[in-house]
Amino acid sequence: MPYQLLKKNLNGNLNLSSKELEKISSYFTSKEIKKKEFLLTQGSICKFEGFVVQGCFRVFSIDKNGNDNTLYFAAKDWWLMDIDSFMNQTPSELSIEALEDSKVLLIGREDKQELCNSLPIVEKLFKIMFQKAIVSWQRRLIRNHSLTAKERYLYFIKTYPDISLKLTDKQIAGYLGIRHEFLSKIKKTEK
Amino acid sequence: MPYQLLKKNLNGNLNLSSKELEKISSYFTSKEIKKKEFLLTQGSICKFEGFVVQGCFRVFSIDKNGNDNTLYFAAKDWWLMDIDSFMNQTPSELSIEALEDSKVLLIGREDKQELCNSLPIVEKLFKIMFQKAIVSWQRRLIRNHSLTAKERYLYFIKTYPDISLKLTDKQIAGYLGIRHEFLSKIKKTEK
DNA sequence: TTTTAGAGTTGAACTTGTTCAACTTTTTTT
DNA sequence: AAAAAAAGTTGAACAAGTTCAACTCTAAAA
Repeated sequence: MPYQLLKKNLNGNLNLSSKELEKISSYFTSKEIKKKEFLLTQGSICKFEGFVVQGCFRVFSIDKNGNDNTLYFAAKDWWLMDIDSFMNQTPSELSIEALEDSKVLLIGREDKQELCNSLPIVEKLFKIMFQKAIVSWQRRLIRNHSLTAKERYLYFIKTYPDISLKLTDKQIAGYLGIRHEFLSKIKKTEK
Repeated sequence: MPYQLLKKNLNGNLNLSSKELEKISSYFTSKEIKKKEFLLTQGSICKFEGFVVQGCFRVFSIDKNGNDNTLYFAAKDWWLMDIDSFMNQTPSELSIEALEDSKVLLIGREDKQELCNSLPIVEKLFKIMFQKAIVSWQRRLIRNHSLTAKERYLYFIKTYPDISLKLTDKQIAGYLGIRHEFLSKIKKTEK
């Protein structure tokens, strides 16, 4: 069942034969993470790429001033990793925390390389996934520049209604780039 | 010489044989663009991926309120495209404008596909380029959330001193996500 | 079940950034 | 070289978002 979700996700990016899907999935191992546990800690090296099967995660980084910046949340059917750290095996600038008991499928670096070598279409598959990711990062930047905090909040809960329900307002504020006190004030004026 | 720059850029992402570099470059065609001309107009379909050999471009989008959001500037040695429009052949949300007389190397969609098919390592090459792009978009988002406008401005001119010189303050303000009047006030207090 | 820690709310004072309008300076066009 | 069009500056009034502190309301731990 978890592998079924992965296959569906992969197939949504690039049409693959069931044999290819089978082979790709076989490289992933399942892992369960309890609420509040970390899948990755800032400063350590990211050894996996992960796909969320169940639960919810928060990907964030803490800067020198102690500010907690949430890059994104990842619930079921989302991918999860510190690309930079995984790619270059450098200390991660990001942390990944489970917000509830969760389940992920992980692929390690060597395994991914081996998979890419033996099945070249995987390279293309990830290329497409990364392309889509860039588009959404660009759009988020534009929204951050052109919308007010309130508009960004309304966009967020409308676009990710399921994820919003799992989050505290503090977490949402961290994602929007505002203080949680201000989010509280925003919500008062809502509708 | 322009192709030399392209080869060097490609090789910086992934080690390639000179034969591979030769083949890849051969798919690109050179194009000159005069200052103020557009390489891509919002609403039209992006038919190329471009590499800047000379000059400088601004990649931006105008939202419904008429706000001009600059996504990035691309000078010599930068890549240039609307990924979403190029990938899906949908109307572009972005415009690309030459800020000075410029020269680019372009590869069309079909050509790129053909190239990828005949030389699979190209898929990997672009995958790596896209990965790097994601990392820099993520970092920019974090900076936008954790730095003040002044800090972002100082970071920008320090990180891209060459590009900054080519830009007006209005253009820089558009990139930083602030009004140009405010940038003017920031600069007064600078040092 | 009680305690405790964390999440959410509110107000007042404050800082950052915007708006608009008038003006000066620089660049481009004729 | 003059005229026109942009780019940059400044000030005053304003709006958006922050800070801090006090408080209330959960939710989780003991």
